[in-house]
Amino acid sequence: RLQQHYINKPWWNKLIFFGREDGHLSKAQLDLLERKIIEKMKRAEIELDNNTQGNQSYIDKLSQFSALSLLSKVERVLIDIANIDLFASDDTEFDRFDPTPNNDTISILFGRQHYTGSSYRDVFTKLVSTLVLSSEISKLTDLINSTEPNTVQILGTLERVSGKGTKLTKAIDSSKYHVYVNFSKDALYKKIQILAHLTNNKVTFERW
DNA sequence: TTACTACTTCTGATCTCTAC
DNA sequence: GTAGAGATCAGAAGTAGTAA
Repeated sequence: RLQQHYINKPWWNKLIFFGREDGHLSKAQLDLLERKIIEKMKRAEIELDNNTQGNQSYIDKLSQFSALSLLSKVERVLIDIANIDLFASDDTEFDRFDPTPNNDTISILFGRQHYTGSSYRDVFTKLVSTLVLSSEISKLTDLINSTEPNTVQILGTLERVSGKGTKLTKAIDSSKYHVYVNFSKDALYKKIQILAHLTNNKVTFERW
């Protein structure tokens, strides 16, 4: 499939793939998963290059449960670990993945994307990382310093360490940037509002 | 394998400094 | 005096090493 897409679909540059470690994923299960993902994408009003509905292969109930369980795990890992919500506009689906939210977690809704973390700084870091790695970074030029970040220009290309050796910044994976994170809860709240303003996004502090 | 200790890192709060 | 920026600190949490 990748070879076909490499030749026929020149527009893509990233992919997400998953499978089972033991390799036990039947044709019927693959067809079911493809069909479910297509359905979810369409419900989320995401434009698809693929015009098919997916194959209607017969699948027994046990295999169906196994496949859907795998899909649920994949989506959860994407959201919790990689911070990627494939069906961001489908709030119902998002809620189903996390029916018992942990009161210890912090979460915000930024635009159509949920960000959760174990701390205020964690959520802030995830949000900034996502923006930096997206086209939204072009809207954040006022926040970028060519050297070390500071409390105003929170993004920079160098790590910042205090005189006593305290790290005041965090490196953003897969980018050249470091983000200043040594803020109080209130300061983080305000910085997120600034990010929302600059990127024309609405932000809701769900568990803050 | 478990328990313990020491060390490092992370987090949230607070203090100091500066500009207005 | 006040607000915001910059810096520091204490406690919590996590990790690594070691002995039993």
